[in-house]
Amino acid sequence: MAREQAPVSSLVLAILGLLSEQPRSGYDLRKVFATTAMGQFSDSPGAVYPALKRCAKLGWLRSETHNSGSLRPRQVFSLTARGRTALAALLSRPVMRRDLERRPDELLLRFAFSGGILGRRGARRFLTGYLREVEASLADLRGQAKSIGKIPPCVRLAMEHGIEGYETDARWARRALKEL
Amino acid sequence: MAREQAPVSSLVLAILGLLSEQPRSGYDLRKVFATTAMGQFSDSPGAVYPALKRCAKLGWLRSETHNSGSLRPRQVFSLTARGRTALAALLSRPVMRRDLERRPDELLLRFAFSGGILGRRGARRFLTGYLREVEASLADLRGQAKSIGKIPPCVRLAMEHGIEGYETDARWARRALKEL
DNA sequence: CGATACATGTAACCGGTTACATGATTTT
DNA sequence: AAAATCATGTAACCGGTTACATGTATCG
Repeated sequence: MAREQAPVSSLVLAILGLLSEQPRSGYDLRKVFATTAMGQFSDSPGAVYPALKRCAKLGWLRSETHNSGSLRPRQVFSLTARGRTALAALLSRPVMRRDLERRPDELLLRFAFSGGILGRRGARRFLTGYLREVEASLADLRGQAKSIGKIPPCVRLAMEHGIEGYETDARWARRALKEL
Repeated sequence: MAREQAPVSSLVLAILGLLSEQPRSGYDLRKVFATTAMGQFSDSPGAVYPALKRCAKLGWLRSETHNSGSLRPRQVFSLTARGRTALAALLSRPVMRRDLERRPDELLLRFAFSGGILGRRGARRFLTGYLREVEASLADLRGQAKSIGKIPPCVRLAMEHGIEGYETDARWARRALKEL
């Protein structure tokens, strides 16, 4: 009786993952997005604060207010039990080809958090799915590269970029599977 | 007196680039997005047809109508001179760090088309800028990886994925520079 | 004749971007 | 005292997603 999973943006996934590590305020989250390797996500208030509100409304987050007398109280958010369940469900989704092509960063984000939420088993399951899709895409790209006849050098180089990127992804996934 | 460049979506860039090669209908474009390595772009009619209309309104595209008597005339679009100029301006934009982090696919798309529109000089200029930003990001990521102390294995592996990806990008760019 | 591919479009929804607004606290 | 940083928020805009709507042409 699995409930349908509402589509969740990468930003929400990042927020849930970060809050699963420790409670943070909206501003804390924005700083993470602005200054760390998670710079792919928006640190703009117009994205972060509404996202936090949506998650709170879904019951995934609770907030604790500091300086409640102040006009600008600081709100610190943390994951609820339901939020943790929702995060686990999001992280457990099978790796789809579409994700690999359209939002590869989100996939790596899922992997980074899956260790803490799903454990080694979950992380390994992710990696096998990831490797499967990478290899499928690689085969596809190689096939296309062969079947196209004469193409301009820049187009050929761009395709080779894609192929080499997937090869690197596959090597990484195999190594990660050995390490875990 | 360079006019300000309106922000242009990746989809529009892809459309302009494809139409610079040959005239195509909206359906043709959708097929390209649905079946080739450009699958990162939306093949949904709700994205493609409005994008074509916007470009036509900007004077970047002209359309030729076949079967004009029919209720469903087929419209074939091609780049106007102004469209080609706009595309050249888009492809000439310097490579920004933000693009590398947020829309790497769009960068490669720009490179793929720059050969035909900007010539070898333009393609080489792109590659040097790309390499510069990749190396900067790489240094940044390595620094972060070092400065963080103990991190969970999955997080470390995810960071290594990023580093190895950039290393591959840099190798590719150096090779491409040699080849061009 | 039914299914599939061809072919174009609209409408509601959603969420990210940009810009603006507000005010407290800390640093120089 | 001014500037920077901390901290939260709103509103307009834009464009992609999804779903729906419509009709033709081709093939088995």
